[in-house]
Amino acid sequence: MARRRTTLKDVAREAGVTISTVSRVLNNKTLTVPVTDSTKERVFEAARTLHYMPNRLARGLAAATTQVAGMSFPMTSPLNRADHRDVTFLNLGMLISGVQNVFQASGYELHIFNRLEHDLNPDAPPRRMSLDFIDGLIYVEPNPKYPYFEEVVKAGLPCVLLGENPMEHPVHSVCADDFEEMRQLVSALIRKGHRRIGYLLALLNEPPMDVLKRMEGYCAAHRDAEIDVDYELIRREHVADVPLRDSVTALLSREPSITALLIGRTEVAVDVLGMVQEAGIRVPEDLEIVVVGDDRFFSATQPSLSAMRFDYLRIGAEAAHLLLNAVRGEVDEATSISVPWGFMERESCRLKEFLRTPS
Amino acid sequence: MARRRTTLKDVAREAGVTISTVSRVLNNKTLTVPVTDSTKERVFEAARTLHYMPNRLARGLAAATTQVAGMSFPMTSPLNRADHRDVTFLNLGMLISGVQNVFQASGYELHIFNRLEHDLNPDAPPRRMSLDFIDGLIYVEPNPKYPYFEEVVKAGLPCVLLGENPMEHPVHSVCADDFEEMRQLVSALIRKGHRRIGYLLALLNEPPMDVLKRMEGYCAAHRDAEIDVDYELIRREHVADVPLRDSVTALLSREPSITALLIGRTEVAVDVLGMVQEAGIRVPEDLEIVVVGDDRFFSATQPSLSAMRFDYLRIGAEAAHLLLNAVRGEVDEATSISVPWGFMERESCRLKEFLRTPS
DNA sequence: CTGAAAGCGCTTACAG
DNA sequence: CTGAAAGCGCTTACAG
Repeated sequence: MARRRTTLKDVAREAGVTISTVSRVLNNKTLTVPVTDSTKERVFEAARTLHYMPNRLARGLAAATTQVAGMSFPMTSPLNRADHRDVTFLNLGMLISGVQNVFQASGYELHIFNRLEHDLNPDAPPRRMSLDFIDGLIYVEPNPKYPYFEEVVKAGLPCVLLGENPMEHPVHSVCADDFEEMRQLVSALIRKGHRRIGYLLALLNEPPMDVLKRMEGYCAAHRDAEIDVDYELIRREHVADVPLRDSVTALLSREPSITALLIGRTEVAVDVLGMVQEAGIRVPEDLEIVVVGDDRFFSATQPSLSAMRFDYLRIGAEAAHLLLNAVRGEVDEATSISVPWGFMERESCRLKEFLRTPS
Repeated sequence: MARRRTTLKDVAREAGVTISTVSRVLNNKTLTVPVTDSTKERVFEAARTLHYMPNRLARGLAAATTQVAGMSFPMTSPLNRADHRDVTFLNLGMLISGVQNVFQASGYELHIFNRLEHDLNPDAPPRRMSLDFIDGLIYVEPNPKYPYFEEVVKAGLPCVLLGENPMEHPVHSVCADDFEEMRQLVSALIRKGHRRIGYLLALLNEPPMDVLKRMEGYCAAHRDAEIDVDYELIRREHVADVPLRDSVTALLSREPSITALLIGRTEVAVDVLGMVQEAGIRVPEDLEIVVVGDDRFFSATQPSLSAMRFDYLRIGAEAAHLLLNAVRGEVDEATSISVPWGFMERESCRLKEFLRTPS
């Protein structure tokens, strides 16, 4: 039943050589340290018949590398509510695929960690993952205040942050250049002829950096075209005491009327579309709509909603490459990579020909 | 920068004792092997000032246990489409929470593995996770034909399967008793007075076991109440050449009319509700609807949809407990645990008072 | 080309 | 109560 697992020693005995030799041929060190073809054969043969699988713990301990990389993000909400993190989940598959494709090609294995929320019990010591099992970590952290990541970085583990870096500490990171991307988007709308572009901001309690950057991009595009920004067109959605409907109504009643609308949060896009149409405004004839952030339901609305999509597959791949380089020590300073948005052209706004193709 | 990590040896030197002693007090072996309070203090003190963290690789190698358990399921689709696995994703958070709550209480760490699809390249050797890093594995596998799990079980690693066991090999498993649960549900409908209960089956290419069991449960409930089953009321949804609409139409036009409808697949529930209402049938006045499987959108439909919910939080917890017992060798034979469904009562069907409360 | 040996950082009987 | 020592299963200079 629980028969002892075959070790290097077993293989060595079977092949009539030393474990040093077995280790060498099984690890392809045979390039730097030459080995006779015949012994190589014997070793492979022995390993095969004995179903040898190296013990990764021992290997990791001796070689100081596990060939495993980690990826951490919150998969569960503090209240165990299934829908809490759905926004994250929706694109998680793409992100993981992007990462794993790269890792697999490099012989790396991916372990995923659920970063626990401690909101329920802030006094509890933060659960930590054992960093010994991994050579590096990709860290996805929507909450910039979460303290654990900084510890990980300081511990000297190669890390790549997905998103804006909220820390003092320099660290590799991959994210979109929200300023530039929004500027491009708004510029394209202006090139198409729009002069009155409403912008429904996704401001919750505190404005996160990326939203501020987008807002600046919105303004920069106007400045580029020498159009004065009407700040009344930038409406904060979901302010404490202002319901969404009021924000939308205010935006729609502003004169001269807006001809284009940017919706900054995917979750409210369908609702907003409904409110617009209830107000007797035709989309896209009277008003073109672009959502900043894509959702699988946007192709099913009436009309379907055009959206800026974050290319999670590519983001994941870039992060994985960056991490692998960091693990190999091939990159010294903290680098940050910017992945452009993609435009999902649907019925609510045709814009492709006005967008500059990325260089 | 890359300063050497502090090891047991460092702590021992600092505390003026041997590494044996340090190991003992830090691992609370002090119950079986007594240690003076004063040396205990010195050791703790030294460990604290040196920020000692045990190397888990070394510990794992020496102790033959890593205090880490794994959980594996497909998070990515073969085509990297974000929406492919959304059904899984939707409840993943609950499942993970259930597992992790239990693990955490036992000092176990959870590593999550994305089981890769090999549909894209079936010739590629299956990517395998290194079993050396984990003491046990919870395996979630929607595809009963996937061969890898059997290897894992044979390798002697303690395993718990989430779902039906498709293998010959006996293995611990946690799932719902689909036969009994469906029987209870239909019995409740019958107790409420329904005699004509439509059942839209979720049959894709091949009928999976759980759907067959549910169908038997449906029939058993009728038998219990001495009602003849009208097999025309059991419609296969989404058969190759029969569109959903036709199945629904056929179901609704069957005489005498159905007064209750079971929808077997969450994905089509909203569509079916729409078709029913287009046909001029009022829900729930003319027709009560229950979906087998819950979805976060069901509370937003008009009327909101009642549903049987799989209790993923509890399923996860049961699986974790079972795995922990298996790791400890406290459970010998393959046990399978059945977790009951829960009823989410909403507007489309009031049924709570007719359901037997679980004993 | 191959082997003997030290070492990775721990745990755990076994002595004392 | 504490220590010396063997061992977990590997890797990797260092000899030969």
